[in-house]
Amino acid sequence: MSSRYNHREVEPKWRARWADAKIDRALSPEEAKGKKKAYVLEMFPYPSGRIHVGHSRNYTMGDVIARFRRANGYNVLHPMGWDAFGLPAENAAMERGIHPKGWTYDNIAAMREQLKLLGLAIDWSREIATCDPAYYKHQQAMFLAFWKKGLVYRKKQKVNWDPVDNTVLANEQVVDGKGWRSGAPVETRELEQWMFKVTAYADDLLAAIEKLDKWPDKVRLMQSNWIGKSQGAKVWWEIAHAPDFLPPSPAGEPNHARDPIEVYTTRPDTLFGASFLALAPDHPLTKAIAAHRPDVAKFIEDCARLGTSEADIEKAEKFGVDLGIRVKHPFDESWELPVWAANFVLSTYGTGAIFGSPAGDQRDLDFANKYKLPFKPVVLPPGADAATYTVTKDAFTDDGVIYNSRFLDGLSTRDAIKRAIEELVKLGRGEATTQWRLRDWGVSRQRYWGCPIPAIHCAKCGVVPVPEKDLPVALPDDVTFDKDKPGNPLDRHPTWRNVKCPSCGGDAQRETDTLDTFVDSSWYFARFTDPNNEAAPFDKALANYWLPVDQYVGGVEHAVLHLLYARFFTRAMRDCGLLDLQSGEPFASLFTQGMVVHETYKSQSGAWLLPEDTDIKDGKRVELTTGATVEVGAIEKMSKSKKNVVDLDAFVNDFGADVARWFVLSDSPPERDVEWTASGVKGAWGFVQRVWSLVEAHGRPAPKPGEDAPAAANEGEALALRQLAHRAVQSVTDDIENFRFNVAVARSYELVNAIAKLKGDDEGKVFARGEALRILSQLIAPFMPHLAEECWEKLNFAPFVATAAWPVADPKLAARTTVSLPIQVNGKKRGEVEAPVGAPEADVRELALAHPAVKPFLEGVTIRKVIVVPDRIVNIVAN
RNA sequence: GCCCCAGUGGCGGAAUCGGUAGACGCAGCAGACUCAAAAUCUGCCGCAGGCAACUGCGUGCCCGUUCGAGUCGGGCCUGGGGCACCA
Repeated sequence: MSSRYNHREVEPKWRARWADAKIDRALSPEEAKGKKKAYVLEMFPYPSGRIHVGHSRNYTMGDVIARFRRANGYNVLHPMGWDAFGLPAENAAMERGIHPKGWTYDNIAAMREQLKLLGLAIDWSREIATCDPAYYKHQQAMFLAFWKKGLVYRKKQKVNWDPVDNTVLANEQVVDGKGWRSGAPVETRELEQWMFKVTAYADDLLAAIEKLDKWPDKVRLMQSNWIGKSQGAKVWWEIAHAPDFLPPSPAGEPNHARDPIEVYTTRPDTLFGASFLALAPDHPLTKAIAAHRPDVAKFIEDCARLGTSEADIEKAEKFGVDLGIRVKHPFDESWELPVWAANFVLSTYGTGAIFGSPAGDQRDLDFANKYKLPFKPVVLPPGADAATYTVTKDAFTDDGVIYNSRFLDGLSTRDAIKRAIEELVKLGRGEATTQWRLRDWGVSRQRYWGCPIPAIHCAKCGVVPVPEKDLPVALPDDVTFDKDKPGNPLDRHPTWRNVKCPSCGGDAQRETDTLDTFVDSSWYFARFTDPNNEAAPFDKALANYWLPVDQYVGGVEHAVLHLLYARFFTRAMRDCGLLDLQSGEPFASLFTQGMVVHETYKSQSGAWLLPEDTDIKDGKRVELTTGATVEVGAIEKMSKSKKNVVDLDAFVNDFGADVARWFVLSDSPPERDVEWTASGVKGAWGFVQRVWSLVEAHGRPAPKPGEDAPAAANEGEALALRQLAHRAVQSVTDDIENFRFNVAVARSYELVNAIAKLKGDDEGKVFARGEALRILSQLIAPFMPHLAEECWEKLNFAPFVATAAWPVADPKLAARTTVSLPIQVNGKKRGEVEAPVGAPEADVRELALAHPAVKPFLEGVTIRKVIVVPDRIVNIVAN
């Protein structure tokens, strides 16, 4: 009689044995001699509180790869750490009076225990937390090194300012143009901020994308669009008239209000369609005029209320104001155009000024229509008639033939761009130029819970770096988060700020800004290579050995920023001599996994409900305690805020870690979202039981890999099972290698079905069954490591399936000898023949034409062509 | 608004190079075992028509390329991710 598989006993037992044997420890390069290295890394978590099953997918995927590599003989580095600085800790501090440090470390402790429940093959001796001074000390040193290297500078930047809370707001804290806590309309302010010169590497960051051939194409495309190299022209528009209050232009003074306005355009071919110039609200000229014109000042204020988010600015209704300036058209002195300020012109891109060519740009057209500015089309779409073609509401932005444009008439868009630039250069009114969308990285945050920026402000010496011997600049613990005293607690700390200037020894103040948390996550993968190094961020030789990360796994939401910053940082670290990685690319292969989603539930009072607090009664979802009907909402990403989470502890207790792991990898392709459902859990649970009962029922040691099979195992049903098992080895190996975990799961089901189907206990069948069970245990080991160990032991192997060599398929057993060929007539399947693999074309053709199911469709028609694709298909073309 | 991605039975999905659409799982239906139920096992299971053999239709929508399209191209629709201070 078979006993039930008891995960509550089995899982902790194997975790303890793995830990005792230290099988997850990454070997040093010396210990690993002869082995290839594999660095497998999942994006490390923010310690938000508790782990739910949604988080587990990311780590499980990485774990499958890590275990698979280990079985294939690699020296594996698979570490875990905590992205531990950030806003939620401060929010918790403000809302619940808990110190961010205590909150964070409590969360880390809880989440570490939860993660361990999953049985991940992680080298816990390398755990790091970014909020640990032992970590950020090196980050501060790197900041100083970058500074020395000219990669750090200070610049004024716009921020969202809450005038009631007196604090800077993150974009996410701006809701409908208002501060999320105060509800006050947001203002924009300019603050002096620390910047990283990402643009210094713009060319290389773009060019190197081509070599990242193990990254998803979509991510590579998003990266290159983000960097956004564009070829275009600068055009200088001379002032024809300006208000008298603008002072006359003194010779040689740069950026003077009466200087020609510099505009960047990618479409100089449409210059003859220009109908106005538009400046950004914070263009120097707009500001200069606002000083004298209340309506312009009001316009700037209205724009400020939109916040700093590009999405919000571009989605807002277009509005502008005529600045009362007239400029001369670069190709015709007598042609004057008005200059406006407009909310949709971004000061952060190009020169912060554009020329509006309404027929060829939708935003310009909307703006021209709103303010009744005249315009005419200059690009004729292919096939359109110049005499009748007009543009009213829809701009034509594609290529066409230029007309209404004097010397450009008749040229294609591409030729006209060249010709127009030539002319601009000849007239001294412009030049060809390359423009980047990529901006430098503003890293200053006016917050407490982040890495302090190691700089000191001295009245005499200016901004001075903290000497390296004084690092770390540690965060003070004694801070308060009173609601009535908002802003950065470091700013109002009584003593922490006050220091002596390292340069002159006089009284000076510490920088109170901290670093963007993206900085913390831009080098953690390098720290993992040598996490306990006190003298340096990491030993150069160790970083050289382990980097780049061979497999990085994380969410697509990081496809642009985090990955770009990490790529920048790695180049900067290389150029500061910290490591030798020539490519500067931290992640050789990237996989972006989908989210775990779940239905959302709301009580009748509108409060979110946990799934575990609801139940289904008579086909309706009701509240467990009251029986009241529950409103079932959208299927969304598991998140604490919507409570559609399934807690990991409870789940592991009920079903086991293996079921959770198996479930998140089954059914849905890894890159797509997976919906957490009770029925899916049931399927995974049933599979665990089924595998175990087969192993128990077998009740014998299994043959060892490579052991000679008795003759009886190579005929009939036994042979069929052996063939299927060896094909499963090929398929699953290939599926894991290519991140098709859901397909690997399906193949495992097939193998289990086949094992269960083989009845009888003769010598051949026992061998085939034992072999298949051994293979099954090994194939599922990366997915369900605890169950696999238990099976492995029962089949009389030791010590661990986790450290056993990955199975190898016997090519003779895995190979197919015949193949079924569909026969089509005019592309429709009409029959099927079984043919030997590699059968000559002529034979196949004959078989197909003679096929009884096909013949009727060939009567009364002429056969035009017979297409035979070897081992795949036959198509008869007839009419 | 801009950039990127996805869409296949009742449901999750498979089809890896343009070559049998629906592997595998879930749900459902029928049967076996059982006093009964659960569990387990066996079989069926895209839609429409047909007693059946079989026929027609079918991969979000429209158009195209091809002997052949879920897969390639063009145009839409719907959902999701990102847009620089959420991580």
